[in-house]
Amino acid sequence: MGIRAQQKEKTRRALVDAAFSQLSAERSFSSLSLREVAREANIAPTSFYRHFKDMNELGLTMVDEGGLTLRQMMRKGRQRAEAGGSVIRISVETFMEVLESNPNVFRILLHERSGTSAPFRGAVAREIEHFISELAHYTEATANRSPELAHAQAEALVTLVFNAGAAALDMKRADRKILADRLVIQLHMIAKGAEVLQHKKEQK
Amino acid sequence: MGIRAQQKEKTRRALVDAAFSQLSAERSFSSLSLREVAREANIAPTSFYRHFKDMNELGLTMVDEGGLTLRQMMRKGRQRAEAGGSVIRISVETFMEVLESNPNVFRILLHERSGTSAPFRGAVAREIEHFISELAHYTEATANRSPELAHAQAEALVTLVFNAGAAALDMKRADRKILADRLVIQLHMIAKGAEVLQHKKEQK
DNA sequence: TCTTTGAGCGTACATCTGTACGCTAATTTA
DNA sequence: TAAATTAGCGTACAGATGTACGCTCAAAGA
Repeated sequence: MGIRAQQKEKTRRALVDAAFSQLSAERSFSSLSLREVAREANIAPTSFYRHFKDMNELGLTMVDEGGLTLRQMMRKGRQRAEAGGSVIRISVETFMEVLESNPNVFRILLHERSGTSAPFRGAVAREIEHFISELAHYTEATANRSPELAHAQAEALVTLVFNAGAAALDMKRADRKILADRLVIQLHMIAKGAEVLQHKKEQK
Repeated sequence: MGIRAQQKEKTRRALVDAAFSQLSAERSFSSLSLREVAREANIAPTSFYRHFKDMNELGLTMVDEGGLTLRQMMRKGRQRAEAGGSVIRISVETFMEVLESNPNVFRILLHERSGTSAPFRGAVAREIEHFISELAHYTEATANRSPELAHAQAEALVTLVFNAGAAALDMKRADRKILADRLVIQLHMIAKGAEVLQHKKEQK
């Protein structure tokens, strides 16, 4: 890669990082202005356009990175689960760790999931859908669920996990622990309940 | 009430209604400007201040109205449930009906629940917390759950219902039906699972 | 009846926004 | 080496925003 392309990539990175760094509980992506991001990245407002068509394009890039983080998380969780122990508890622990080390990556996912931009909502929904269907396949295989039940179960699990994640984002560690424990109980409820429903179905 | 106070109330109402009417899938409360709302209500921008200190105060008023809608919904659901039938199915049906006839009231609740304003988040959280604890007491009494389990169960139920509500807001009726059916299955999972966990607890 | 109050208006201003345009200077290509 | 490309900059502008200030005139109160 030439010097020129290298420098360009570096600036692009600076823009993305600047945008991520400005996210917080009080600041959503859609409230950021192009000029603010450019300022934080130390470039002129007009130079922004050398890298992104507009703020939306930047945002979608960030959502993509969020999806990547999700997939990496899933891999990490699987690795740990293979070593044995409660799959549910290990998954929640992994999730909370990843959440803690990438708060702003989650912020944009959690916020734009119910945001006002259809492209954003679509992009986030796709990422979460991947997540759900991968989990559904796993459950289908290991717990012998019917496809529909496995999907409903996976969706419920993911919904609870993500919601808890949103709540956890701005909690102190002690409160987060309480929340995680309750989440584990709720996930167990779903797992047990799905099992019961599956048995009922098979009896018919 | 004097003529004067009456007219004032009318204008205040016009402001609240104007704000509600501008909400949509593409437009959140925080993206509304004071001037836009005033324009829609047919008053001068500066007259806005005769009614609200700022947009935040207007927003909190709207959240309060949302809470009221929630409580009315709960009453409606209880009435219907007394007539017999599956409590879960009836509750979901009631929820979906109320959602359909007050989409924008739900929009502000669903959006600001994960929004960027702490006061808003707090206000919404309180409304939902009421909802959860009332449901928890009901479950504690009728299904004989321990308080903690009842609360965890109620929280999970409400989380799933609200999430489904957010998704349903912008769906056609047919898709909404599919979603509602799956939601009912998921709620059953939780109910069954909670039952199992309760039995386990009692055996110890 | 006369005085006080206050809802609503119009004007005005500073601030911020996105972005069009043309330039510079360094890298890349021929 | 000469020509072409392009990342980044500075200037400039139109439009929108929140809100300060002072006015009007109808209703409320004395």
